[in-house]
Amino acid sequence: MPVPLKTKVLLADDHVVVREGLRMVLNAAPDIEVVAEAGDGAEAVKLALRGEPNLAILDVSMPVMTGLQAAREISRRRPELRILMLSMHENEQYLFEALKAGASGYVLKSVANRDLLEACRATMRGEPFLYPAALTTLVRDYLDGARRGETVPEDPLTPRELEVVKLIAEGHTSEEIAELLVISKKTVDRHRANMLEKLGMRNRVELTRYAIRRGLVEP
Amino acid sequence: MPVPLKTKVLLADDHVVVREGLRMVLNAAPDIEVVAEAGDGAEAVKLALRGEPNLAILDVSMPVMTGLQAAREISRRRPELRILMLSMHENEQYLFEALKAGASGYVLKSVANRDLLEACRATMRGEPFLYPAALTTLVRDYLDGARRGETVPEDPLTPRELEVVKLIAEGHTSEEIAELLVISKKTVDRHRANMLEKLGMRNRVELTRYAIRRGLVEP
DNA sequence: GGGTCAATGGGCATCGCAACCCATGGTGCC
DNA sequence: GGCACCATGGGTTGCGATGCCCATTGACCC
Repeated sequence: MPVPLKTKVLLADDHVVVREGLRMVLNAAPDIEVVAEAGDGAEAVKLALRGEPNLAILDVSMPVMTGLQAAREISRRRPELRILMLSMHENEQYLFEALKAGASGYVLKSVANRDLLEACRATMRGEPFLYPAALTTLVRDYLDGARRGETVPEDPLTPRELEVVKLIAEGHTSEEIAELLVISKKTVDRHRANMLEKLGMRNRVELTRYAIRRGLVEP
Repeated sequence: MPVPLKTKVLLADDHVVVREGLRMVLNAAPDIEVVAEAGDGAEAVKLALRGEPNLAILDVSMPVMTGLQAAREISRRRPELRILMLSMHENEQYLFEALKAGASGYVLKSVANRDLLEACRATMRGEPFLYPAALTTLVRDYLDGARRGETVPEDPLTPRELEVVKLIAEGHTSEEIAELLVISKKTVDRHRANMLEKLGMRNRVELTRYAIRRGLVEP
């Protein structure tokens, strides 16, 4: 009788010890085998296109090419290859980027030993796998979105909002921004409030980090 | 003839897979043995004081209490216990903080498999161990300092202030920070005001960018 | 023509931040 | 002993930020 084929895994993370730990966890399972390892996104793409693996486990942040970029590239050029994203942080922004980039699952490193095998199996069955908090977020956003009859937009911020968040991140007060943009302080407040709502953030500090991540301002 | 005693290692990192990888690397060496593991800084301190380990390997960033805080606490209360700091990033600031906190060595996770054993042995011999770029930095700063006949005044912030600014940059309010650090909200306000004064800044947003530039938080 | 949305702006209430005042205990240095 | 610095914390006051209500205009789409 035919032995069920092992899932062949491509493991990509820039930290060797993390790869060691993950490989140990994965190879301990009888139905999973790590067949390739990459230290950056570009290498991961190259190995993925070579054809052997059927599951890519990518760390979100890697040098040369991030896990997100690599995922986009891989799912465009070899869509049958399943992708599982691995992240250090519970970050909503990354989560959506990852799903948009073609990932089927999203696992936090802090609980990787517990969830990883289950995530691999779910992914290979064609099911998505998310960590619990991500699922909660997704359901909430789905409900919000369904009520408005639309999906989560590509870039959540409008051009005007980008101008405002840039000035916020430079440390200006609402009143200063109003003067700079020649609009009312209330409108600046309105834009800020809309951005906080859209991004699920609490205050200017989080917006500041967002602006820096987006490259709108220098840290 | 007496067999040389094994170095008993306490391993502290909040990510289980990282610990798995490190433990594998360490236990593969005949002269080293992992005898305790911790998932946060507070736990690490508790286990360190229990007395069994003679080398603590601490991740710089951990929840509840960072590796730096833990190192300070450990070297204050059990100075004979050697400390090796482990970091994700080549960050000068962490390096100096770590050395000031009593660490004998500083190893990057990205090359941990290569350097870690050597770092453990050097540390147990009482020698410092730094990754090459850190050594370069250190030498350069020493030369700069020697030429001016003084040390680098580089960091105007105290350890406590660094903790506070880190939490500010993570988006926490004064009240939340007060709870996290178990001090009064007024003291948090006081620290923030002192930092704004010292750095010539106006508000939390500028402090946030400062914290990111210094590598205290991720953007 | 009706729907949606971006951009504009007003009022009001509350919260959190920032700028001042004040004081105490500990540590380290000379 | 005195001085400087750090960490602690209390009170007040004003201003900025945030949240929640409201409305109008113009562009674009079906």
